[in-house]
Amino acid sequence: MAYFIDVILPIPLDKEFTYSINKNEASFLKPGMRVAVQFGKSKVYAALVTKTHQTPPQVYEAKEIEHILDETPIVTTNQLELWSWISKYYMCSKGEVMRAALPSAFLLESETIILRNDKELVDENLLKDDEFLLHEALQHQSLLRIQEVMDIVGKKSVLPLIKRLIEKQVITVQEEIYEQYKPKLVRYVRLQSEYTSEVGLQSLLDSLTRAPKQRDVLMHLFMLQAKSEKAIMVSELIKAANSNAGVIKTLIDKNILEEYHKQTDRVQYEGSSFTVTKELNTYQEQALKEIKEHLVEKDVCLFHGVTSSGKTEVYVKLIEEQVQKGKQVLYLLPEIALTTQLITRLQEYFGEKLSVYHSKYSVNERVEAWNNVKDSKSKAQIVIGARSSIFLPFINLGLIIIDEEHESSFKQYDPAPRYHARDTAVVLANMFKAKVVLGSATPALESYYNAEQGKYGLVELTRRYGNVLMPDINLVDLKTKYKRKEMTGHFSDTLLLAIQNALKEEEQVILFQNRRGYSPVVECNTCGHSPQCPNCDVSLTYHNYRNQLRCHYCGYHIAMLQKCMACDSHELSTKGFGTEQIENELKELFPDHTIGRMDQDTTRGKHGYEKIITKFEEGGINILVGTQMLTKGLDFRNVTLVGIMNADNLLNFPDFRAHERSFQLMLQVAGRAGRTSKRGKVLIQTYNPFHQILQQVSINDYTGMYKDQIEERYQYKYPPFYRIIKITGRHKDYNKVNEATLWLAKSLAMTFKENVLGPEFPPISRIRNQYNKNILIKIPNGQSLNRTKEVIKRIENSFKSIKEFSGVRIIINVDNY
DNA sequence: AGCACGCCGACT
DNA sequence: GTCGGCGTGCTC
Repeated sequence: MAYFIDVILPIPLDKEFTYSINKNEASFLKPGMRVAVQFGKSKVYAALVTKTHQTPPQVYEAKEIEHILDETPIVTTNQLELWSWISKYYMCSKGEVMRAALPSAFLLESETIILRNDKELVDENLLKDDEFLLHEALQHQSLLRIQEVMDIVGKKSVLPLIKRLIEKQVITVQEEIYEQYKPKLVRYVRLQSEYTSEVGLQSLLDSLTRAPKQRDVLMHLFMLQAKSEKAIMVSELIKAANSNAGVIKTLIDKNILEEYHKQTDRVQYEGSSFTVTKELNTYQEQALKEIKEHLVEKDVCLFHGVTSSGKTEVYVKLIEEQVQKGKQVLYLLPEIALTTQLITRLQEYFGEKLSVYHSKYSVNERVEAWNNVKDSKSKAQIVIGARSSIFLPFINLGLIIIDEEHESSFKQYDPAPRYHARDTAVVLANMFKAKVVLGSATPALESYYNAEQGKYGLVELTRRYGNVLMPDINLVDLKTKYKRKEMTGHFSDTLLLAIQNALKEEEQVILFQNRRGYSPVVECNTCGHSPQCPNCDVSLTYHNYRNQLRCHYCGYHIAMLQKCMACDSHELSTKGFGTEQIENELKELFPDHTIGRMDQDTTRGKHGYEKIITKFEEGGINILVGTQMLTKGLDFRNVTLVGIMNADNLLNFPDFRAHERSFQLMLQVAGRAGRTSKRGKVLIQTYNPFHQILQQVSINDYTGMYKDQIEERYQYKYPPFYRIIKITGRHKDYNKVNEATLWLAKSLAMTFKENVLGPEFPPISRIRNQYNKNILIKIPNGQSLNRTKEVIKRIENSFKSIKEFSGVRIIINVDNY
């Protein structure tokens, strides 16, 4: 009887593959285990078993697996089910989901290594130059990697060369697979058993009278043992005895000590656990009660609480309840909101029961968190993490909290799977019959709509914690300010005065400008030419600090021009402004104060972000200028003034969510002001002070904004009334993209009629020398989603079989954000 | 996605 | 002439 397994491979192919296994392997392998398999000519991948069976494939011979990688499944059946859902709903392959879901250490890939063939004598005269070069290199080194071969011969394509050398029997190759995860081992020592008796011990000590250092170490070993029953680490012993590794080694070599290793976790919480949780105020108490009531009937509850209302404390109570029931809890946050500030705060409550899972953690740390969740370890009972933590192998999930649920970064944009973590989390929770709490000061329209329709519960918290007042938000009309010449650089006199006052009171100021760099456009005063990125359809942004022109899309950069590229004129001027320019102006305006800047350019490096926040927190910065980064989950006590330098470029963004987003962004930034007793002040500079959204921001009118926007969404057939699937065609040839997307749109329109929009070029049509063109499909309520996706798949397949469109990449984005 | 195979320009 | 560019097709 033959045995087979179906596996998922971490590649964007929309099918599973079948490999053959023997009987023993068949009885051992279970879904969720990894096997190493050869795929194609040479590559070896870690594949994930989805099922074992006995049906041989019809049209091909199944290859055998290389070997089994796991003792027990590393992926649960629940996860496999979730992967299936994601791949169906977001129209991507399971392999792509696998890639996103597994910590990269689980995704081993093989690497070709080159060895010399010792069995054959080589006639060096028969070798060509580069062949000889490689042959010689192998005389000194036992093995070479492809990269090293490239370096040695100095060219990119080395595979033909390697092939020739294999034929001439000069070298052999091997596929090296490496397990990336390395458990962290700690070295321990104990006394060999023969010396543990009192008699043995005495004679041992006697024998060591001439080795006082070794004796000393042993004495300390006894002392440590006497103090606690715990195993003794080598490092601990060295420190206690004030000795060195050499002495220990001698003792081990003499068979007096026995060394052994234990696996430990890299991330260990070392603090006191469980401080008493804060008492909730009556409003929080009420909110907590309401959330619990809603969750009896409903699976999801939207928690709409204004900034600084103390939502976290309510979450803490909800989490506590689950922890007591022995259930796991997932706390999802947008990446940028995952600050040490918040983690420390939660650690104070939950101590060692809390694990953190996000991209800043190393591959090894992530594997440990993964395993701890899978083994239901108490140290991972609560996981706080960014979007990808929905992929963790939960066993008995009880609650998912999604904080800042309106954040669009919960939707993965670039590599597939283009999933929304909030929506996927609801599906995940459902598999466990767990509950979901969505929290935000400015909920997404979709969520609020769901709450209004009764699909979700809705709880509102309108008071700030400690009865702090909502900040006083005022609009500053730039048009009149310019007319009356009341501007200094990009600052109105109103804003300047407010800054001066705040500084006088030794309070801190946050200024928000949603654009980095010095100025987004450089223009020649003579001919009007402005330097463009050679790879993308954007003008280059001037960065004063490095004196460079940079493209924010592909990273292209050149030194700032001395003269115009077109007409050699020396008169160049800049248009528009970014955080860097604001920072510079501030330095001139307030030379006696410290100005900080927080954007992608200043927060590079592992702790860049942390450093700036800490410095600001400690008062080392008086005025902080920054982009979006400033808005998320930061809690600064001493900030009383927030300035938004220019609200218009937010509002004018060509996207149906632009207004909603501007509202959310501005209110979130505004929320940074006045978190203590003194009422905070917010100034918004704009050319359109009568813009509806700005009016609503100024009086914190979420419901008003919601009503207007939802009406517009209804009118123009956008979510939540219609679902949207965006299809992008991408290719380096402009005409090819045009024709291909036109063909697609026409084919789609045959089924979906007027609900197909486009094709249309996005505002920036060329990025990294690739042209993009979009088609939007609107799906009315009541039109079957599955059927719609089937039609799209079908059309995509026929598209792929058309020769002239070959090479045009099709990117499908479901629920595009 | 990789990677091999196969077909065409520009250099030792 | 070969080297190396990339279009095309396949992977259990």
